[in-house]
Amino acid sequence: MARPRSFTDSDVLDRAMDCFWSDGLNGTSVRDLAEVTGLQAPSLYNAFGDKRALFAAVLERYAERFMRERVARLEAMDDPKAAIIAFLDELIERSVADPDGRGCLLVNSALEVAPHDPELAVLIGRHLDDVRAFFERSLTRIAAAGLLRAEVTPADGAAHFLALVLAIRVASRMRPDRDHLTAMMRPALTLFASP
Amino acid sequence: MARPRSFTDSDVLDRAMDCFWSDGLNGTSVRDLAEVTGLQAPSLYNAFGDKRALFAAVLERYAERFMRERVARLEAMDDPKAAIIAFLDELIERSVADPDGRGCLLVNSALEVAPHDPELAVLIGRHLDDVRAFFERSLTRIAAAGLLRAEVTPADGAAHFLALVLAIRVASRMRPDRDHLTAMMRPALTLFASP
DNA sequence: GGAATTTTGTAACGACTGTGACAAAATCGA
DNA sequence: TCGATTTTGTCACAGTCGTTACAAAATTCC
Repeated sequence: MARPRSFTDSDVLDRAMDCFWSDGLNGTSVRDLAEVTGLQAPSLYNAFGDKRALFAAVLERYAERFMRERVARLEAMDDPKAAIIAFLDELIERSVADPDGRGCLLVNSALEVAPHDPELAVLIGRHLDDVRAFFERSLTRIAAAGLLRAEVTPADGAAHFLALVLAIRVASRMRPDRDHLTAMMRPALTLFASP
Repeated sequence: MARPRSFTDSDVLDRAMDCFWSDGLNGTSVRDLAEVTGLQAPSLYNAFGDKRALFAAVLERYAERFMRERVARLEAMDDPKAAIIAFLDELIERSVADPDGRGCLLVNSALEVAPHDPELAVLIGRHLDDVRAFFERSLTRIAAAGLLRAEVTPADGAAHFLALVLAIRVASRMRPDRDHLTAMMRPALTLFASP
């Protein structure tokens, strides 16, 4: 019927993700995207719309690959307390292992684009709230087992752990020091009651 | 000897701060700066060097006006625990009162420019470490009074509270909700031992 | 008042930005 | 093989970017 495309959407999104991830939305030009994807600008516009729409698609794919996957994998664990700790440990390991200090695309975008783009802000906020909800579900199970300190509600604890996620991602972009990142997180472990 | 300047450095820095604060380094053009300061580009270049140098000067002034001032004022309090709590409360109040959701210039810059500019990264990191040091001094005094939980060292607690500062500033840029920001902070109060 | 010196305003440079017009190329069904 | 349809590559648009050359204006010292 017509000429088929020479590329796969997911491949293009993954390549574009690299650019947006390290340089942000405004720091990445359409020509950068064309170079890294091997496509020309008109092909990108034909397939995804404009640059912002491509960015939104990349955000969605990022959340799927790096957030929902992790949440699903860790929530399948038997021990919700171990799941929370594993989440943060994994975050720190990723942060110190990232040579270019790219941090988290969602957190980066929360600062760069969310204040000037309410629509993308909602998108980003929803993905981050998924993480918060994971913490809340886990903490509810922990509280039910009597392993959460009584002064702390699961909702407050979840907001607190999400805050640590944001902070670790910010701090790691400036100084990816494992000791520092671990120290940030360590006091939060006292929220768990001794058995 | 020569023609005098028609402006004061500090005035120009304050005006430029507004731009960099809400739009970032890359989001602010030299023409924006010229418009908001009432100067022409050559005057800015003559007085401060290039755009990046002006940005660095603005960072320094911001740290002086909004960080060191607050640290000095709160550290003069008698009660170090109240000082820490007041710091966070003040942060939240500023965040929810900020209509444009500009957050903190230092935190914004930590994500935007630090990864691509090691020199500015050191500058920003130093200012943020001043805040961490304030927390550590306060927590040391609190620990000496026996009001810090034994499992937490002042160094860890300081990193933890700095993390909350970063997180509150990030979260507030996306959703300046007082309840949410307060919930993030509340569990950290359990680090203080009951008297 | 004249000379020296610094700050101004005007204008422009080359490079880059996101986006779209347009025609050539490639594939499918007939 | 032909026509229909979509993708592709080339090119260019109008605008903005950071920066600077250059000359006019303004001030102080002599």
